[in-house]
Amino acid sequence: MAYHEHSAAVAAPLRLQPTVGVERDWAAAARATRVKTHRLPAHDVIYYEGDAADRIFELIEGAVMLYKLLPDGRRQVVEIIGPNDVFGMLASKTYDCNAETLTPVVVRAIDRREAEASVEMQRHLTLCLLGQLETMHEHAVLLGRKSAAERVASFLMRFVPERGGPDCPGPRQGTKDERLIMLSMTRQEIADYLGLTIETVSRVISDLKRRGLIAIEKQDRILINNVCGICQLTGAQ
Amino acid sequence: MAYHEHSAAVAAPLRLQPTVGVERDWAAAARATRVKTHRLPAHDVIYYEGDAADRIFELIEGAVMLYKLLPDGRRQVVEIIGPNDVFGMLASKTYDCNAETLTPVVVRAIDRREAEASVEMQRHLTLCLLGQLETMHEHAVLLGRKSAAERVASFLMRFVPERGGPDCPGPRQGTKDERLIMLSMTRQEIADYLGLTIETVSRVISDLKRRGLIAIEKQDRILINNVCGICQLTGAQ
DNA sequence: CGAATAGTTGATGTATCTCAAGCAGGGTGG
DNA sequence: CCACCCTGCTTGAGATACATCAACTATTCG
Repeated sequence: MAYHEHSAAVAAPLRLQPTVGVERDWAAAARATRVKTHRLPAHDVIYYEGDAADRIFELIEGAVMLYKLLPDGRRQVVEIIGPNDVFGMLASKTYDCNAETLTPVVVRAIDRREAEASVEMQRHLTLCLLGQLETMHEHAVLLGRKSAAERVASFLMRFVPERGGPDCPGPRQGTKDERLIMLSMTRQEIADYLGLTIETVSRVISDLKRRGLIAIEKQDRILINNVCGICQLTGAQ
Repeated sequence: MAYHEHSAAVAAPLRLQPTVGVERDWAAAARATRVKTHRLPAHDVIYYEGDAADRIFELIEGAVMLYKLLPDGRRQVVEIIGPNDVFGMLASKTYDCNAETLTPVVVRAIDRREAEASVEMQRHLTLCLLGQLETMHEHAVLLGRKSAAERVASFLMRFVPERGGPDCPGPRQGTKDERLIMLSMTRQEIADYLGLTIETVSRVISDLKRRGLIAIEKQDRILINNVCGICQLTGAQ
């Protein structure tokens, strides 16, 4: 059973936004093939593990999580997909994960055969895959070797992509080094992404709050008071 | 400092083995571009994290591990590369991992620019990447959600690829369900791959031996007496 | 307003880590 | 050829980070 038809709902009119660089070719290629743009609400299943993988998806807007389940119900969120990322590409015939929206999203669904036929699309897909593989490497380090506090700190830093990298500009002089972020994930989803329990995630967040490093504005709206401080807790610095 | 020149040593004569399917095109493409085949001994560094990623590698024979280090020395082996796999492809300019041989290997080094220019090569690379991403998803489940015993059992099952999958044929009737495998990794490397300590890996292996599920022939030569039994300990069944 | 859902906090348990000692195999040199 | 050393592995005892279980609180939404 691929795709929740009741929620896939209104296939929104194909509205291609302006793009740049290699994106331009991709968009052109997309236009030429059988592409459908969909709007989905939050917490909606896009596909299940084991479904026939006959379509690939490009996320235009919002966030999607990919997760796997063990037979006894343990869950691991393996990837969090953001705008311009592609998901649902497989070497095999069926999806290897479940895909579920975290927020309301706009996705483009592309027929697999057509995507495979287009050279431009291949190039775009490969680029996406390379980024994802790199992210997975980083995530393996987190899951295999980091403490609970380091995992949560690393998770928070995901939302401040311009900081923490090798070319981190550091805090701007004269400004408070703060940043408001929207998690758009429940504690359970965060826990399943970080390989922790909901209670441990909660405790770490409470601790960061107590230490004044963050403030909780509204459960999943978090104000990082000190980006550098959080960054130093990731274990990577 | 890319590549240990002292060990890259003799660039062996380019010997292309017979290939099938899409592989054929790839081999032809490889022949046409600047490709160099190298033989390296076991435990040799191919590249370091941060090196300029100007070449990609195809493993012809042997095994390679990719690993990342945290500043305090914690290590995570993020991928184990086998024959026909490609590694060292990046979206960015530098390698994101260290690459080290586990066994003596034969690798083909391809100039990155040329690989990017060839459509056939792109197709091959994409296929490899898809497989690797799927493997990483599986590994994330292992690292995030499995117990030490389940991790070691899953690791052992890696060496019996025809079993444990969705189309597992089960044990052959009338034969003992056993299998001799070569780990070609030290306990430390296994531990760093599974996100455990060397002692925990050792204890789990000892326990499997005590329960008669495996026999240790020679440290890294393990006889699985009961493949089905090990498979049931992976947590995935 | 009240039920339902999501998140927090505390007390306790346990799987795995850490530290420490002993053991085994493989290679070297006397 | 055998003793010795070196390295990698195993085993034990104790510590600890995180999980589990359970109660309570906050938020959301009808």
